[in-house]
Amino acid sequence: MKVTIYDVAKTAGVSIATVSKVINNTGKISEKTRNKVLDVTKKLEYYPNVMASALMGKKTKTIGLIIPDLANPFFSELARHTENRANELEYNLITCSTDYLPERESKYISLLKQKKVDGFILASGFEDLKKVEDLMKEDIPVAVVARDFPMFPVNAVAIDDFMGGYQATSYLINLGHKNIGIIARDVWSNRERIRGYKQALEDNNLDAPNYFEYAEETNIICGKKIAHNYLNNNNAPTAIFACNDLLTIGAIKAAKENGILVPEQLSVVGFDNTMIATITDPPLTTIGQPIDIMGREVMDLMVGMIEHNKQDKIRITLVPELVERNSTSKIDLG
Amino acid sequence: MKVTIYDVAKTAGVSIATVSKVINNTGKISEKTRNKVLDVTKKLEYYPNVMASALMGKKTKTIGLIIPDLANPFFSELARHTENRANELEYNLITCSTDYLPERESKYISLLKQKKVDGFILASGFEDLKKVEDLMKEDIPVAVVARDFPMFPVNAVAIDDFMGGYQATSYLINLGHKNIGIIARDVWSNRERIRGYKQALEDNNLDAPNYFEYAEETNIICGKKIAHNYLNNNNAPTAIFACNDLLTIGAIKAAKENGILVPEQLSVVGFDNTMIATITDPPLTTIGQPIDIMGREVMDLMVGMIEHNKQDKIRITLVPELVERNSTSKIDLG
DNA sequence: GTGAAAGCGCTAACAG
DNA sequence: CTGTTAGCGCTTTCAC
Repeated sequence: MKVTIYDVAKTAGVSIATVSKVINNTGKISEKTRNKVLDVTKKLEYYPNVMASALMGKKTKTIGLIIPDLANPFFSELARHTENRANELEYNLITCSTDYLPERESKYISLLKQKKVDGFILASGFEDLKKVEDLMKEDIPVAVVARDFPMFPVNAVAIDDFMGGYQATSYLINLGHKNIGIIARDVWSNRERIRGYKQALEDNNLDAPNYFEYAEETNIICGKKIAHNYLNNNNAPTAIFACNDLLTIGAIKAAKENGILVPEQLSVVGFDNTMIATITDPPLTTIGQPIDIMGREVMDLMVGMIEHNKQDKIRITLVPELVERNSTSKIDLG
Repeated sequence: MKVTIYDVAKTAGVSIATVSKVINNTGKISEKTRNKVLDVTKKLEYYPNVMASALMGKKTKTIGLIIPDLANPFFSELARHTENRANELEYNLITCSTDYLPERESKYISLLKQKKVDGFILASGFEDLKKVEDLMKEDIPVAVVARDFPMFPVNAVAIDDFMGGYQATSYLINLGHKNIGIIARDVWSNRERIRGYKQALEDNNLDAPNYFEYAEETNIICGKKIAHNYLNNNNAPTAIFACNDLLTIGAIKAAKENGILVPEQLSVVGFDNTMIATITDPPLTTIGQPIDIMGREVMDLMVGMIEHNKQDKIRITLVPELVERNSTSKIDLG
């Protein structure tokens, strides 16, 4: 049957308190007894019951990761890198996809609170910051990643989305484009990228096209739909900046369906630089996010709060980087 | 502070035993007290402590999902669909990526056992079935998905990989190809697909090429490397069947680097039909796995074992389906 | 129908 | 240094 601390204590000829102490490296124990206990521990294949110690207020070594959609490569890569770091630090992740639905966000948070996760890493784009504040009021460690910085102090890691938008647009402008469309979703990060886009346009005395619409969802279909609208406009753009790689692919598909060549007749720049950016036709010029670093940093922040009770909050802003591939070209002056 | 069962009992004017009974719908409780307790429960926002009830042998409503790599679209899609069903059934998933490393598999399993997960869903391709047997001996529910059926009874859902390999190869043969290479990894599912491939070849009195090598890893790089080797052979294939979409993309990249046109000069068929199969150039003709059904079915199997203590094991074999896109063509007789 | 009491496996004072 | 003991929050007999 399940071997408990009592079994270990008995066969080692000590009390359970002693066993507990050597397991947790607390109190003073003589080398002799420590070794004896450790031996028995091995021999009996004793593994402490996490539930029992959690009941006593100890950590569960489990963290909740709330993201919008695990099937989106950006988030699956982020989850993977976060998990990697978690594993190094002896933590496990309960990963939950919300589909950007506030109900699911709330449900998951309250569920995981019951399960006594040690903290939450929030990547979901939900705008309802009250949930985050509530968590913090309850003294539950929270860190946000790949999203906006709330108005109140919370550990966070994200990239400079404004800068990313600025980079993408400037790059297109330098290529000679003057009519640049943008495809984005109505979430914070995308709105920042739009800001960057507009700033770059303004800095170059260019106007944004008179058409614009938000994508309903973050997927290829929506990207395609919107690109179609733009392309069928009588003032069609020569370049499109799409705020993530999935949307970008949709734009390319739309171009193909209209017999428009990418990059010869239409330049397209994406955002994220996930694996899929390398496999499309043409491969995507895109703004790269350091997903691996983001995952690692946010995990480290989390563990800092949990294990070292770090109270001072910090924000880590990573810098995006333009990755040149073949979906963009100088404007065709023909 | 944290509201416990005692708080509810006190303000409802009943004993904790009564509260416990109404929460769990056990024993006989009068409508009156039941409603009173339920009211207080709402009012106080009482959420039972999962740890405490787990300590008493109740379920944790948490399942371990062990997969090779969350960043591989096949697995992230599988994880997503599994999670979706889990959510419907009020379960959470702790997802762990093993990178096909036996050490990590063992580590995760023992970690999650300590955390008292209610069961394990195993998708990792690890060959060490002893771990699975051990789990079952300890009466921990186990279900395997997207991998081989072990020699002992265990709940499982998978597709007919042999059939998939047969389909892919037959399709190529019907297109007129006689020299068909195969790219695969040395894991069970891939070996089955190879069997199907060989059978189809044999049934059509065709020989497999004299070259063959396993891919070291499941990624684009490895697929490309091997395709290069095949293509530079003096008996180069006119078609390649690659055992997953990532490998397939590698093959296409290799062809491009050799100036070989796909599908005109080289037909390529993949396996999985993940999202990426639709975005490559050309879009992939590939053997589709019903990933959504697999995720749902394995979750249902799992919950059947946990909640209804179903002892009889079943195997669900799903049928793959060829999805035609543009990476294949009739052999060029020119 | 309802409640008192005995744990589940472990940690944390507090004695010794 | 080591052991005794009192819980953590909940479930479950077993009386009443």
